[in-house]
Amino acid sequence: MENLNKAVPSQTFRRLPDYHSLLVKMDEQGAENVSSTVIAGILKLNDVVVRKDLAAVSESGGKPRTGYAVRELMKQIGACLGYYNTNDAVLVGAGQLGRALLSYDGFSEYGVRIVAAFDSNSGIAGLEKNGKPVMNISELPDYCRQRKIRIGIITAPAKAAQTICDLLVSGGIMAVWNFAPTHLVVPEGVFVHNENMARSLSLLSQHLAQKDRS
Amino acid sequence: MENLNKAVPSQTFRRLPDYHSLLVKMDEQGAENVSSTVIAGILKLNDVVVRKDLAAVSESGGKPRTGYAVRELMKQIGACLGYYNTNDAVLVGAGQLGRALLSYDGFSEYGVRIVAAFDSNSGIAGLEKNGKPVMNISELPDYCRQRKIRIGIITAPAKAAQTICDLLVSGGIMAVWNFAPTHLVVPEGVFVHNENMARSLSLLSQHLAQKDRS
DNA sequence: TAGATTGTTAATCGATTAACAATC
DNA sequence: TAGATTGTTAATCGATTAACAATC
Repeated sequence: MENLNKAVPSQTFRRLPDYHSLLVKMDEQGAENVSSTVIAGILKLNDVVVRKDLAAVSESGGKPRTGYAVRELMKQIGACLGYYNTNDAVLVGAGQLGRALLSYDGFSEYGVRIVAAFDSNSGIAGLEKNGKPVMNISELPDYCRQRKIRIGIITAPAKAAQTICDLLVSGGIMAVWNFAPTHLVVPEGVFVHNENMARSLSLLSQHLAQKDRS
Repeated sequence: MENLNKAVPSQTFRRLPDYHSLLVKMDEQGAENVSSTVIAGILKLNDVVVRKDLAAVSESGGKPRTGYAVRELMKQIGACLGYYNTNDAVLVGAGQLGRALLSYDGFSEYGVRIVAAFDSNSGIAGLEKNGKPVMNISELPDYCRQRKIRIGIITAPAKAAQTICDLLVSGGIMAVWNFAPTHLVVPEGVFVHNENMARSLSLLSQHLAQKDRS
């Protein structure tokens, strides 16, 4: 078994949510053990990849002949993914997408809780959505600093995204989840994850184009 | 310059949307040329990576001393990403997230147009959102087959996702964009792209946890 | 025990980086 | 011309796959 103190390889980390959701499903169905071969079959991965991945995140590992303990493994992966340490987040841009994320409670399951939304439109501000306050964007930096909030979600148009990002950074935000289709410039140490919908759409188009060609 | 008939490496393809959005911005600002070093600086990439990527998608390439022609490069990348050949798509699950995507017109810019939505809730069905019909899910397979629609977007809860996916496949869908946090099983030849929000959240948590540790 | 399954070591593959030649 | 910049070839790095030993 490998040393758990070592960082989990990035490609392994990418696959962890898939393992996790599969294990949750299996646990619900009452399965107690599962082999790497079965997991690999369902997720269409090589079975050695699965074993290597699991070895990298599981202290206990699997047992020859019986495989891995479903519930234990599920918890270990969940812990590795940070599902059990909740972080508060603010969301900026209370348009359609922003409100959708705001009213989606499923994020808490993954360790992130949206506590407030901000918008430049004063008409929207002051309302509550799903029990969460919607405030004017001018209050953003103070709000974040006072509550030591470290995650900011940008669901605003591309044109406004950089300005919003700067505001978030000035409020002490350390991690940005960006849904705007634009590249953000941030100071060293601030982490940006782009929810790249444009890329996703391209992947779909690309696949269809390849089909057409052959 | 490399042979353009070769497939674009997957890692290169992942970066293309970033180049594209940056070039769009530069074009708007009136820039005519740009060097790989400048692009690399902004996107925080190695400049050789940028040149290799651009060589893989640009017929014309760049010119020593002047760099790459912004507008031309933008178009070549856009073409490579499939932004200019529009595909119709249907969306299933007209909840908050589904309605948000439905009312977001920006997708057409990236070559995908949502033409209709479906929901199992008959109350929602029959309505129009943003000029697009919302129908009962029972009509899904026929609708897709008749119009030869090949892209399906799933914005339903995880529990319903597999059933919906099967319906889409039975309607002839070849590419699925899945927002439900669950793994889908599909026949050979059908492409699934998971919009893995759980992974995104984990990346943010992970980064914060690393900060805390050091 | 025999056999299924894990976990590790070595080989392969693909992507990134470094060094440098080509070009305007 | 001199120098900035591209594009290519070779070296390095990381991830995947193959082969196989370890284990219950």
